[in-house]
Amino acid sequence: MSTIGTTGLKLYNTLTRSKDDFVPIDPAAVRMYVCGPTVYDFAHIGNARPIIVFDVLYRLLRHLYGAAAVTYVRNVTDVDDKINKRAFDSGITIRQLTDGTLEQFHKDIDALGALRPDVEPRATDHIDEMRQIIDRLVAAGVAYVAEDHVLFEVAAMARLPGVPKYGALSRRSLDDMIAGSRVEVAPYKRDAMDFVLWKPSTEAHEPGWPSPAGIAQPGRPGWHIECSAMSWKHLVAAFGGRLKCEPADALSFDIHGGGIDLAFPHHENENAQSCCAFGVERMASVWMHNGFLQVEGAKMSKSLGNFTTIREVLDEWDGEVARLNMLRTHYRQPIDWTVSGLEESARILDDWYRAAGDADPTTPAPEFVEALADDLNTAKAISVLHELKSGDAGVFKASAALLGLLPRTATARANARNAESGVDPAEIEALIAARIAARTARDWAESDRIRDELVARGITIMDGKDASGQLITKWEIRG
RNA sequence: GGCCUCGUGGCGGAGUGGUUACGCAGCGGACUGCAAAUCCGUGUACUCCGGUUCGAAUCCGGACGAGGCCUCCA
Repeated sequence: MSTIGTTGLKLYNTLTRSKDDFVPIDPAAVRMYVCGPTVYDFAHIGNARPIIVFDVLYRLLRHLYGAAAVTYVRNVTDVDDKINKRAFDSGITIRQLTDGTLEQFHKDIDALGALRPDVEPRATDHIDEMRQIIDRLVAAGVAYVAEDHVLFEVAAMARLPGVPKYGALSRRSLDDMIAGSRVEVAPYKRDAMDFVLWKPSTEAHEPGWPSPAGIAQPGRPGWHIECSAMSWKHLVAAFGGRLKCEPADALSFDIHGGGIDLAFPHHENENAQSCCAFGVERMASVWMHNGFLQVEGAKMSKSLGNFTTIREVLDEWDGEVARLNMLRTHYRQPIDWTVSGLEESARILDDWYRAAGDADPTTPAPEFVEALADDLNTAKAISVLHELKSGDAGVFKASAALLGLLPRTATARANARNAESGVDPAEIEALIAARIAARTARDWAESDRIRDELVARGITIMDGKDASGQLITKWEIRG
């Protein structure tokens, strides 16, 4: 199935609205940027989706191109009005607030089995780069200063040669946007569609940095500029002169990902900023967007009381169960996040661990990689896994590993589970020995009594006979 | 109001212009002292209405329904 000259990887590109062969700008330096969390509070289960989805893509890219050839950048937004307000209200600095929230975020996504990105840049560490880009945009004539703000002038973009049309990514025409516009028109904007690159900090709770564009008043960045700055620094400038490609292509990178809600306005505006600042046709070649998640059939919202944090899910479920549950649906489809779904995922995982045992991973199955390479068809890949389950355990495990699943041995998992549950293995073994004695004595009442007790304690027992015909009973805790 | 995505069996969820998805649950069988675990087998489907076609669940149009964006929300 592989196409000559490529690895066979196809990805759906929001920019072209089609599933295209993935052709890296330089296969020796595959570069991906994903919009990460705004760290002001516990991350919710919807935030976990892009983390898991792009983690699978990261693993797949490393498999296809070699680990050393792939660079994954996922930013941390550590300055915005919610952060500013919450930090001020708590009497701490935004850095103190965001450090604490970021630590919690890392705990959450580590439990979900996500690899750390190669670079995890923070917005507040890149104010210089933001200023540079803003100054470039002013110089290019697509940004203007008004009342200590710097605004991107959307209409001016059309006058700049070699850059895309505004709206090309999200497929919106300026006319449509203006017609259905609910944008608040600030008096200092030349046009309602213009968006903020930089704004002045005047209130006590607003952190400030030296402003660009000759503005004396300290200020802070608008929402979109940080991604233009950080992707440029870590995926473009960091590779300056090292890429084997056309010079114009060296100013963009391969994959830009995030939630579907970010397509507009966030990614549209990032794209506009980066393209205009560097005079390029596109900021990234492939734009990928994951679908949304509902909880028990309803939109997740604080007013409905179904705002589920990752933390709450992890209190009840193994992170690996949550991960499998997420990957059972194709990333562009909506997911209905339900308890019954998690229960089914847990059953599947128990089954898989039993099949995988303590085998070491070897090489993933070609048909499995092929399924994943088809626009990250994890649902198909999981069905392949069901087939591989009864085959070679090493191949099964290596395949699952591309999804970030089955990272442990069955023994290690069972031990961890026993420790968590507070069950004393010696006590269970004693009960099982007593039951075998009762069975040998044909004392069925006693044997059944012990069995019922074990089941009541959440133990699954598996009766059998050893090679010499002796009764043996294995047991485990299922979850 | 404008733009976009989606609608598959009890449930989850792929795929394809004509042949079994797969998984979970259910049911039947094997195994068992009886169970459990495991293995084998098995039923039910493509929202509705038109159109294109030898043939559509798969392509086109419409209806209905669900969700998203246009509000710094993944």
